[in-house]
Amino acid sequence: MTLRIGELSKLTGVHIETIRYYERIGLAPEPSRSANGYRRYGDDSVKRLNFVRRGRELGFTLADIRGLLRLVDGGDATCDQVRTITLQHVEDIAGKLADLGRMRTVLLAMADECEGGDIPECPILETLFEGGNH
Amino acid sequence: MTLRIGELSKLTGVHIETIRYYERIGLAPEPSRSANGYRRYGDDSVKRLNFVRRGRELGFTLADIRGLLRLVDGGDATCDQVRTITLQHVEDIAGKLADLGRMRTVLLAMADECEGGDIPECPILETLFEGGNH
DNA sequence: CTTGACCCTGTAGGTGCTACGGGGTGGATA
DNA sequence: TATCCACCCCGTAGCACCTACAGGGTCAAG
Repeated sequence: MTLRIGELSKLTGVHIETIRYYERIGLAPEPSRSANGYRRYGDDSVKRLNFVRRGRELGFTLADIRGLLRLVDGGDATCDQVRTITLQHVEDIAGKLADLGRMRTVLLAMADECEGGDIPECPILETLFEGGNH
Repeated sequence: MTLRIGELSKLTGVHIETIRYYERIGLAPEPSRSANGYRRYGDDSVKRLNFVRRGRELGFTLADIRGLLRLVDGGDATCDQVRTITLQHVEDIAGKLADLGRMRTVLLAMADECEGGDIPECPILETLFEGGNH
């Protein structure tokens, strides 16, 4: 079973340009070509690309994913290594969650002080101008 | 009171390169220059740059901040407009919080299935390869 | 024979900086 | 006076992760 890039794209939900981009940066291997120069992909490409897509959906960086794929390809992937990468990523996410939560709190507090009328003196702007130091 | 770029940087916590970058993209007005070509800033610059920095810390995009500054500069900023921008931004943040929360849940569930031993068959990798469709 | 869907390549743009290279300025020190 | 240093200038390229062209080829159907 061989696929052209558009079919691979539809099967995986990854845009054609993104597939070519992954190839360019060496994240996906260069596929074989048919006589007219079109890329030809097999089942393994679907699997690999789905792996990349799911990794991205879970917020892994392309570098993370590259590392995971190397582990898989090297055949020496141990649960421990994969788990470590995953848990590190969970920590990064926890940090972002905390940051965003703080932002939301501050923003809501600012919006709360603001009755939203037609007046030009806005407490939100004042907070931004005068508010907390770095 | 006039400041050089390094002093402005220290007062606001914004890197010198970033200040020049803001100037280049038209977010900060072009300052006057002293005889040797150095940029000279006044109090208003400190205020404005602090505004930008606080906006960034709260996750506003530079485009948002540009919009807010235009409202301020035009003198026709109403509370309502500012509040709308702010609440829109809160919604964006809520979306990101939800996304990250989902990621974390999935990642922790995966890590949980993995005992982390030395074995090569890793449930995390299997989930990434076989897991949910798009 | 033309239309249309698909494919190719290469490059530029977007976001928000950061880093680097190569050079000038101005005051203190040896 | 030489030289050192902190500071300033400018312009460009790089980072992550794509997306969007521009300008062209291929192939089957109508």
